Amino acid sequence: MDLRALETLRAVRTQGGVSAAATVLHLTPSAVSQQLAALSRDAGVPLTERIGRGLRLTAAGEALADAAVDVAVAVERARAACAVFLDRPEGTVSVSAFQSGAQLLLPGLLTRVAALGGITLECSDEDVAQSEFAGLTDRVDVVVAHRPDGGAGWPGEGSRLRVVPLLREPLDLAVAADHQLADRDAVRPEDLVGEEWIAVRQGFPVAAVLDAVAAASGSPPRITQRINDFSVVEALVAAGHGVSLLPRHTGGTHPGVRLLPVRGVRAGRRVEALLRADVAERVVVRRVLDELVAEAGRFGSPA
Amino acid sequence: MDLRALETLRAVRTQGGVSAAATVLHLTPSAVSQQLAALSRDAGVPLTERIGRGLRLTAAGEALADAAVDVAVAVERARAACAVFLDRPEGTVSVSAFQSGAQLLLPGLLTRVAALGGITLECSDEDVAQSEFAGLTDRVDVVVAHRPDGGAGWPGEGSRLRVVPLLREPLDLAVAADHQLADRDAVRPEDLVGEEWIAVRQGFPVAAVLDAVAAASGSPPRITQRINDFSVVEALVAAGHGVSLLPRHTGGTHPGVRLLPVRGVRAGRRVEALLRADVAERVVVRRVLDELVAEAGRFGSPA
DNA sequence: ATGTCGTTGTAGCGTCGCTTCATGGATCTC
DNA sequence: GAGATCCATGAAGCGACGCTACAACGACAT
Repeated sequence: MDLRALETLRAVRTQGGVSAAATVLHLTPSAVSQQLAALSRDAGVPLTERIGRGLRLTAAGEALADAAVDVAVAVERARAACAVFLDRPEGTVSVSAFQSGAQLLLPGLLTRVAALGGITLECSDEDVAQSEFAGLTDRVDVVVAHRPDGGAGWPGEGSRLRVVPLLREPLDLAVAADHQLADRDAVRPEDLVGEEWIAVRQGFPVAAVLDAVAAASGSPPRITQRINDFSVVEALVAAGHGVSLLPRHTGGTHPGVRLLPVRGVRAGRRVEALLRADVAERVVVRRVLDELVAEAGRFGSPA
Repeated sequence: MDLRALETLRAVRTQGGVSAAATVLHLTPSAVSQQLAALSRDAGVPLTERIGRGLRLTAAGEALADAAVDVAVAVERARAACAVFLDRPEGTVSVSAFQSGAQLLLPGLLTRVAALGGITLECSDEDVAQSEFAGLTDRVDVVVAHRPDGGAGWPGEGSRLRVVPLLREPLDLAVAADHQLADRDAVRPEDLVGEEWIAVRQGFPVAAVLDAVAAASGSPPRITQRINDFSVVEALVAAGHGVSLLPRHTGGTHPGVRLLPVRGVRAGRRVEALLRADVAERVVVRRVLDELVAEAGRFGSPA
């Protein structure tokens, strides 16, 4: 029973196919297919079954993939057991983050890790849909992800995925500096009736605030723009094209924008680090993760 | 990090050297040495150090070998996870037992396992010193071993070795059918003053009884013969060459020998099954082990 | 019906690991 | 103390395994 074949099986599960798994493993689909065949021969039971023009794991395949996680964890524990005797943790760790998270955390993280010495960091920004964050962990060691406050967790959380809370960012109202509300200390939903809204495309808990506004006004608020990049949102807000909701620590650098806390509605997002269970056992990864948590601590508690 | 290399490291530890490990792994010493070198290169720390003309594991090597046990266990769990979907457990299991244990348990075990179907048993009798039983688990799946009642446990018990109690055999006094004590229901130490003793060579708790006899008589008992094989002991006892102590269920088949319980002294041996932690995870092995425990249950409780 | 996508076979090639043989120490024996 | 022996390790050669490249097949979409 080959370790790489088990790793491959897990990739096929998380990526949902042979070709996709081959991509993240830097292999050809043929190699993946052959590994699966060999593993199935070794196990004595079929691990995959064709479904349409793709395939999916059988019950045995799922069970083996689950067990493969434990194997990978044990192997990385073994590595870590040796690394203890290494005078200094060395190696490279790859970190990815969504755009605003990268902006907020990566600069400080890089200086912190550089201060440790011996660890090289490979950073990248990955802007993907909510459901694809988990899949990134096949390509990247530490994935900085975000999800709506109170939203559902991640698939495989606990068993094959480790989730480390980094910080909770409240969503503040962003208005132009010359907006009528700009000098207030805070706002309430009823203050926002009639405003034009700039919303993000995907899964942000803007809805909670907008619902409160709707409840206060009796009519649904107007959403005029749908922009994902916060810098663009800030530019639009500053130019007076509407108001928006921005994570407190992420935006606010634009001189023409004011951020105001919204009272009476709990809205925010959670920023978390996602790691595959086996990767989380590597000592270098743990060191980087510690620094990441410390850096995030500068901006508030993870709870 | 190769699975076979980890397995090799464990074998080097338990066998105490490269050559010995190579023997049980069916490899040449050179291959073992190369695997160790590759593993050490991979780990980044030396795993072995030369000591005299042999070698021993470094602290890092010990740590890695410990972790390797967990890896092997996880791998076998993965195998077992697939085997659940196999309609019937199949495969071959190797079982070894010391002479009298084999005589007592193997016939029944073979018929029981044959009744299950699909499992082939490779039995062998291994008569080794007390300290070498654990080492046998590198060559044999299930090792039926024995140790003095109240004696020390096995090295690595719990972590890298699984110990399954099979039965506790009291030691009875064996006398010739025409001996003066032959018609008694039981004997006490003071009855045995002046007898000539036939003892076994290695580590049996005969001492407890002999000490009691010495306390009753005031002088050490005479030990005239040292014989390991119980059949030979019985033959000698039957021929009137002395008395001896025999496990209750093992001997007694010789028509010229009577077995008498010894009151006032707790003496006996424990018969246990020894398995490597990873081997114990295999489903076929578990099945065989269940049958072995059941068979042993015919001769008394393991406690 | 044709094109495309995704998986699975086949041939060829590189690489890795094992065996054989040879070398270097360290211990034991005489 | 010198030779013999045992043990571990290195170098060369060979075999096997796994990967890539290419082709074939089935399924879905247009």
